[in-house]
Amino acid sequence: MPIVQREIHRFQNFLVAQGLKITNERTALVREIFSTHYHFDADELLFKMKEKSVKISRATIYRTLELLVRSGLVRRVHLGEDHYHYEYVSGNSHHDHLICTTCGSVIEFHDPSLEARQLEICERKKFTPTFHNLQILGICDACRRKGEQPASPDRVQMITEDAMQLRK
Amino acid sequence: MPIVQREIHRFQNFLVAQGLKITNERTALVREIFSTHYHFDADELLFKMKEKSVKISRATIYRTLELLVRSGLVRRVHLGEDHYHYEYVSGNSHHDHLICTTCGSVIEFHDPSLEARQLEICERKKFTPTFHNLQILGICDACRRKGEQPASPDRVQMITEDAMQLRK
DNA sequence: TGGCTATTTGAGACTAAGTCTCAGTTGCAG
DNA sequence: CTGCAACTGAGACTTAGTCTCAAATAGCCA
Ligand SMILES: [Mn+2]
Ligand SMILES: [Mn+2]
Ligand SMILES: [Zn+2]
Ligand SMILES: [Zn+2]
Repeated sequence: MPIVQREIHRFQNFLVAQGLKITNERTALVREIFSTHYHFDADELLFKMKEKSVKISRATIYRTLELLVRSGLVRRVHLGEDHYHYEYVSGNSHHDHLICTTCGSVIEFHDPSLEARQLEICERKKFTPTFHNLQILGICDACRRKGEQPASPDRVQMITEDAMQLRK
Repeated sequence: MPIVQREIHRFQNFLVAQGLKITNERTALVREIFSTHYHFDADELLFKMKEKSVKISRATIYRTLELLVRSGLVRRVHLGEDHYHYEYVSGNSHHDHLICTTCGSVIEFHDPSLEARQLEICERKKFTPTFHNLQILGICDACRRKGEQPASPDRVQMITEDAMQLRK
């Protein structure tokens, strides 16, 4: 069975287990999300569905994203912009993000020793962590070679948004 | 000279250096910010100034906060809520945050070996970091003793907001 | 000590992202 | 099939923040 189908099934199992219904809208959305899996935001999703002439309202997009997050199949993340992004997380693999403030590109990484160190800090502070959120902003290799200079932190947000616009 | 006065001077130097003006509104705001220094948001600041019957508009609050961030005296941070928080950073001391999803309390920490590990990761990915943002969400010691259970990640945002409301 | 002018301010319109409401529709258990 | 709880879409609403523009003011210069 192709991966997309399997993940759709997982989501449907979740729905049934919660006493929720399997609707055409939900299935169309998760098919889209699981097939293109990368970082996206609600507006992009709305737009893509419109492109494919699948009629789905903004309210349903947001409501389904919430369900997907609850089901554990999708994660909601900050990527240095003023709105949330979402990402399909196959097999629970946690990772954090390097975000280029010039071109908007996102590099994923997972570093067990970084995670371990975080746990040590929590232990020292008698804090029981549930999850965390780490973004490192800066300049990617490609942009650095092109001679881009690091932005000062205050300008980063603005620039990142410009970069994201450009990518579209 | 008291610390507050010295920091006010620093900000005023910044203004003059940038060809900007030292106004009553700006001085009143930075006095407030530098004297109570902890995490706050724009609305809290607006409210505090109203309490003290210092008339300052929302626009000016946001505009002055932007200047403070540009000057390096104040940092804008995410604390797991849907809006920004700000904090007065005396002497450039970088730190990250542990945030209790039950009571909303914030624990600051600085860990050189964690920072070093982040730099190693960037190096490996040929990424030139400018700054980063790390929040660890979970349960603080006090709340854990009271028998609070960790929230599932999806509920954390909502709960954190409730906790923040309660604190006010 | 004014006067001049670029900068700043405040009121409120506007925007972006997301939530909520409610009337009409649909999935699905019995 | 039928009934009804769950769901959807349209659009009103909210929140956080930005923008506009006319009136006010800081501070340079005579
Ligand atoms: Mn990712
Ligand atoms: Mn802090
Ligand atoms: Zn780049
Ligand atoms: Zn707590």
